Amino acid sequence: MKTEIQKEAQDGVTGHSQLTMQVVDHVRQLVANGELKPGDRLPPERELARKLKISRSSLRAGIGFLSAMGVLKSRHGAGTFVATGPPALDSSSLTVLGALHGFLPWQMFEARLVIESSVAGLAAERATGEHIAELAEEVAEMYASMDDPQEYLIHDVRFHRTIARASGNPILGALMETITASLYDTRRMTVDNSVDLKESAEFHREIFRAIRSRNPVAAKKAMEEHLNLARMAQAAEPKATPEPN
Amino acid sequence: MKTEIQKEAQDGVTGHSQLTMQVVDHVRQLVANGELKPGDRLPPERELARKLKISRSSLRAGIGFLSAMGVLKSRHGAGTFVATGPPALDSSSLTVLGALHGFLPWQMFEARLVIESSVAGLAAERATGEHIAELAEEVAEMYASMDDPQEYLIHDVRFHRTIARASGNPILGALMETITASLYDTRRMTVDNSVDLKESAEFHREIFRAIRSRNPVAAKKAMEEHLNLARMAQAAEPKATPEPN
DNA sequence: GTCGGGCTAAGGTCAGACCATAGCAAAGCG
DNA sequence: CGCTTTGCTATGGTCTGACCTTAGCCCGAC
Repeated sequence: MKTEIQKEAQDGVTGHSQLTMQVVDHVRQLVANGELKPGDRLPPERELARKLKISRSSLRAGIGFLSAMGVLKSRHGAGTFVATGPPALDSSSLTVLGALHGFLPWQMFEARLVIESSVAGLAAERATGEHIAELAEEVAEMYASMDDPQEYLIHDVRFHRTIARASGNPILGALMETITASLYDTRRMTVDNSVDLKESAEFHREIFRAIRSRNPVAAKKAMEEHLNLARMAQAAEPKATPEPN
Repeated sequence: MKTEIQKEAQDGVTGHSQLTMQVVDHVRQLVANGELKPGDRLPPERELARKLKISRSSLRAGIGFLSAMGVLKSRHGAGTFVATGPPALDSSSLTVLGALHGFLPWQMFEARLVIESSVAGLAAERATGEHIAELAEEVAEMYASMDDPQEYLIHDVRFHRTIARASGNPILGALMETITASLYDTRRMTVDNSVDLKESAEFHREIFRAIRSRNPVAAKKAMEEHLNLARMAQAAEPKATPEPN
């Protein structure tokens, strides 16, 4: 006889059907065995369904699940592909959750700040020489492309992703990706103009120096200042909020 | 002409079909309008599909998406329900992502430590009197149920969730829930025995006192120590896999 | 050589049937 | 009367097969 208080805990059931999980498991195996790498295309649905001895609809349920968490991406007419880039949940995940539970922009920023500053601190402790070289390169590229916001943005993103990799914790990296993706989703990029790229580059350089000198506290603090500045710059940008409800 | 480097960024497409998103939007509206609250049951699939003028399969795709991120839970034969409790992604999300990208247990713990200690710090700054009273209650209950691990565990979870609420940042709370759920998924509960509940209660009391006295640094540090202890206790537990069914 | 049409493959949607489970209600038994 | 058992019904889960829509390619016409 089960205890009665477990309603808050769980019934032991994940909530997803067996077949869906069978698909998930199969894909997981394919990836684990190296038969499927990021960017690769899955077999066609009809074929894969036949191989797994399940109907196409059930297969699609599994594919939908994996798409929802950003592992797969389907392109109509072309095929279904394994997601590239760093691991992350689907960009709409947090957006939808936010819409349902009323997440506020400042909370998103705070979450990003918490995670990314910790990640910077870890990176300062664990970055390899290779990581540091990469960071140096990206900083240099930033300085070199201060007149091209689009190009600058690319190196900005790469800089942050490299730090995530250097932190040695892919989970925190995934969470970071998810949050930033959701932020991009809500407010379109922050580099359009209005931001002083030179100042931004200086901040990145400071973060880089802290990581290179293995100073976690300084790295964390520098990242916090950088993101706080970015937050304020964006908050001061009035032209992008059509609905101030 | 699009730049060529954007393959890493995104194609502007979320990757999910229109109809799926229509369902998501509809449910979002229902929740936003208060017509649907956590714990409520959705209309039957057949009926809802008719109302939305889409086929049942398409509706199910949307429901599957929302289930994947923990917003809905379907129970065979009973119905589909809005998830209760704090917002969180589906427990299997991180588990699957982890299986695909090779997340390690210590990385999970580290992520939890980073987030939850920050959350504790925020809670120390923002907790209301009500929150503090709730925390006091849970701590008391912990001391009162040190001979009943099951009961103890309930108050343990509630304690951490209350801190998350007190932090005023539901996003960090959601991430925390997701990670802890994933940890529970991998290794079954840590309170079975082997853990000194009295010692554990002392740690919780220390965290509580730091929050009550509005000391973010102490709260953060206390939480870090608590989780580090829990991690070591679990790592030293060799008898894992009790039921190899 | 270039442009356009059409063919093929692949994902997206639809319709209807049937299966499996949960929950209740009525019937049957003590 | 109260408990058990049986069976109905509502609801999610799965299957089948058809058709639509899009992407990409090939090939013929100009």
